[in-house]
Amino acid sequence: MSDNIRVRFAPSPTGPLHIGGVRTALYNYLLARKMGGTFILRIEDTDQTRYVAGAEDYIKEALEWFDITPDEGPGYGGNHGPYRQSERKDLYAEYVHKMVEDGNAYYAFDTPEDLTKAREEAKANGNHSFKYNWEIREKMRNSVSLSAKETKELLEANTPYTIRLKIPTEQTISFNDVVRGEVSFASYELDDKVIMKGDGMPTYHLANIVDDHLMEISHVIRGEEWLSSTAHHVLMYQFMGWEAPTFAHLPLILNPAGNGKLSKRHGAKFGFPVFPLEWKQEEETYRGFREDGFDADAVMNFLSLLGWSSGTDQEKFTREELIQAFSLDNIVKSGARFDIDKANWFNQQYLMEKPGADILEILKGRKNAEQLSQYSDDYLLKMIELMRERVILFDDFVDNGSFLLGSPKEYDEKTFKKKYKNENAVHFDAIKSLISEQTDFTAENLGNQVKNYIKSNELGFGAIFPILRIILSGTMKGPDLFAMMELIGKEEVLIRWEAINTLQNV
RNA sequence: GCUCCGUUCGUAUAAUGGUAGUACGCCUGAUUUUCUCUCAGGAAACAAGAGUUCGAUUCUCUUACGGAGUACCA
Repeated sequence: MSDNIRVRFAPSPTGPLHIGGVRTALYNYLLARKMGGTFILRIEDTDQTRYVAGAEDYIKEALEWFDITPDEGPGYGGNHGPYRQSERKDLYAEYVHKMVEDGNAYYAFDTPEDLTKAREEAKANGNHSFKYNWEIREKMRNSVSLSAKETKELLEANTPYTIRLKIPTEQTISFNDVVRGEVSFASYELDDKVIMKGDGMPTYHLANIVDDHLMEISHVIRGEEWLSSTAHHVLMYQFMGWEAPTFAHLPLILNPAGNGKLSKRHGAKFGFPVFPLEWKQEEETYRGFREDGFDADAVMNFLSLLGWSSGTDQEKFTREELIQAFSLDNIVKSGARFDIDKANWFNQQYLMEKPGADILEILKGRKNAEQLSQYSDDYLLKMIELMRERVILFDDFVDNGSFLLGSPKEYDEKTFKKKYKNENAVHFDAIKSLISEQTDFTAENLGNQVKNYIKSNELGFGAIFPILRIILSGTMKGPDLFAMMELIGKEEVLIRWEAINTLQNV
């Protein structure tokens, strides 16, 4: 095998890129980076009836969000193009015809109606699995069952046809999958797959092997749903006399219940995104990790561990660490369930460590941007430091810290009632005066002053602090009391102090 | 139905021919004025059976269960 590592991510632009697809792309990217190879994006758009506008752009935007931008691909350059299969249409004919000439493929003139009928007949006879294969080949209308003369006439009359692979009757087809070891299929179990459609476009199977060969792909890393058809692909490599790439079939990402592939349906059902970016069409909108407030690096780290492990106890990986640690050998065989709790935890961890300036920049591009624009960067950076250990998602900075961007909208009246004692009214007035006198308005000084007051008046912290917290933030959750005071400033503290009077009367 | 693949705490996973670690989640405690974060501790798993072996979670087989594929879709 060539030691020039070239891998490809080959999605079909039929809709938004699924998070499982992102993981496939990620593993391809990681192997390429680790081995000093090339990461290629190829758009598999041979089915023109399933083309969805915007899907290709979505795919690229998603990869770029994760910063796993392809080295080659449509719009990315590279000298193995074009990288859209629809633009390679003419390339495939040569190879199909070679297979036909060699007797490894044949013309099939069956109409879709003929096939439907054949399937129904088989079903009526109790045969659940109609297969267009060696058993039935002779009974259908194709260049195997028909004479050369008949075939020629049909072709000359422009009769619509497909080209099917002629699977040998008795041959064991086996290949070595990096993840699963040796996998083998008996050829008589395989069907004569269509490799060239009636519209002259190749099917996935043909386009896939031709392009992988022409693009000099060394490793095919794809989802397990392709394992079954790999035998067909291996056979085609044999027919063409080409060396097959190394295969690695990734375990599927399962829904949280574990009974099936994760799908867009599950996102709605379990209440989390299954797509990297939001996808909006006329009638459907799907949530995205980005819009939900996830950090791209956190999601990437989370995804990397869904079906792969470094073999060590390490969980948090920087991109560089991931590249260094990654190996096809450590890919897990069994399907992995999607666990949003773990994703949340990763995000929380990443947000705690992310530079404040980076967070601020992202926040300025999100839903609360306008509210933030009323404050200085200096102020917002301090707010971020106060909130960062208390958030999971980006928007939590503002959603959970709104009291740092204006007076509380509502108050925890229940706790106020429980903690407020009339006999302490005099002390709250005194503490207010004390605070208003301070010129050194730092958390440290304010804390010292108030604590000294409480001690010298033999009061409990529990009688005072909860009340101050509620009038300042409205809630019992939040950052250090005096750090909050320092941030919002003396004037604002004194304004909010008024709540102490209104809350008493609720 | 048929073919292929899989099966370690609830979840993600590690290791090992001599009974199992880590992380998330959960519970308890410490810290904190509170919520977090952090720290300490705890409960929790080798699908079942047979075989090989002194001994199997680890190797083999069978069963069960789960998943994928089974289109002129990818």
